Amino acid sequence: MTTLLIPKPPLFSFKECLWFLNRSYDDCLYHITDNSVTKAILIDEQTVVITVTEDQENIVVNVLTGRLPTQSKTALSTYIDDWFDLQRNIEPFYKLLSAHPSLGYMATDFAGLRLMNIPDVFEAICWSIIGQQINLTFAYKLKRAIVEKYGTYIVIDGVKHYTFPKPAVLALLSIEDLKALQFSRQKADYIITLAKLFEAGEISKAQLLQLSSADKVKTLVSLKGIGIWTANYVLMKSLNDTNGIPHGDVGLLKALEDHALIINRKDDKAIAHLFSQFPGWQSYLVHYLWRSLAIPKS
DNA sequence: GGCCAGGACTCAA
DNA sequence: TTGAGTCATGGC
Repeated sequence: MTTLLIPKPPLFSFKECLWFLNRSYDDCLYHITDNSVTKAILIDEQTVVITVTEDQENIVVNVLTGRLPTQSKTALSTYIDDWFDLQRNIEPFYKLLSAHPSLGYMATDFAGLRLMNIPDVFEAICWSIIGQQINLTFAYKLKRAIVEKYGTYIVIDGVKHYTFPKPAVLALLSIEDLKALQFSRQKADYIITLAKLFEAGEISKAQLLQLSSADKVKTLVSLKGIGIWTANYVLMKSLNDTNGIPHGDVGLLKALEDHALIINRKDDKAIAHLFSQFPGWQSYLVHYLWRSLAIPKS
C-alpha cells in the first residue's frame, strides 16, 4: 500500500476540516469517521481510493487500491494540497479576523479550518447548479441520485466509493434522463450542455486558471445556467481564487444577519464595507461565515 | 398549506 | 439597468 506523509502547515486543523466536510449532510462522494475521510479520486486518469488521517506532524494519505507509480504520488500530493488548500499561508487572514469586533471569535472557535475545495471544476460547477434555489438537504439528494446512476465506483470492504460522473457520460444524456432523477428541466439542460462543452474541450480548469478573477467570472457567466452566484462559487471552491464572493447567497446573507452586520438583505453597502476589510481573503470570510451557520460543535 | 431554499432566465419598460 | 414573472421540487 502506498502511504504519503504531508507535513501539516501552520494554522491547520484536520479535525476542523473534517467537521466541515461532514456537517450534517449526506454527501455521497466521501465517507467520514471521527478521524478520517475516505474518498475515490482520479489520479492520472486512474481512479484510486484514498483514506486521509493525521498523526502528530503529518497529514497521512493511504492509497487503498494498491501501489501508486512514483509520478502519480506527485499528482496525489497536489490533489491533497488543492482539496485542503494547504499551500496558503492564512496567517494574514487570521490577523484581520481576530481584529474584527463581532467575527474575531471565529479565529479561535474555527481555528485551523481551511477552505475545503472541490478540485474537479466540472463537478464543482454541476454541484453549484444542482444547489441553485433548493435547500441543501434536497441538493445532496439530487447529487447522490446522479452520482449513483452515472458515476463510477470502486468497492472497498463492501462499501462503494463513487467519483462524480464524467462529462463524456453526462453529455450523452437526454433531459428526460435527469428529470427522472427529480432534476428540473432547466437544471437537466444546463448540466448536459455543460458536459458537452467540457467533453469538447471548450472549457477546462487549466484554461480558467490562466484568467484574471474578473475574466473567470465573465467566462463562466457566459455559459447557460451559470449566473453571478454560481460563477463566484466556482472561483471560491474550485479555482482557489480568494476573490470569489457568491453575492446574494442566502446562507451568506443569513450569517451576516446573525452577526448583525447588515440591517436587511439589500444592504449592499454594509456588505461591500465588510468585504473591503478583508482584501484578498473574501472567499475565506465567506467560508467561515458558512461555517458559522452549521450546528455548533458540542 | 405556505414559505423558503447556498438562483437563473426571459421579457417588458 | 431594474423589476416582475417563471421555472420547479422538496424540507419544514
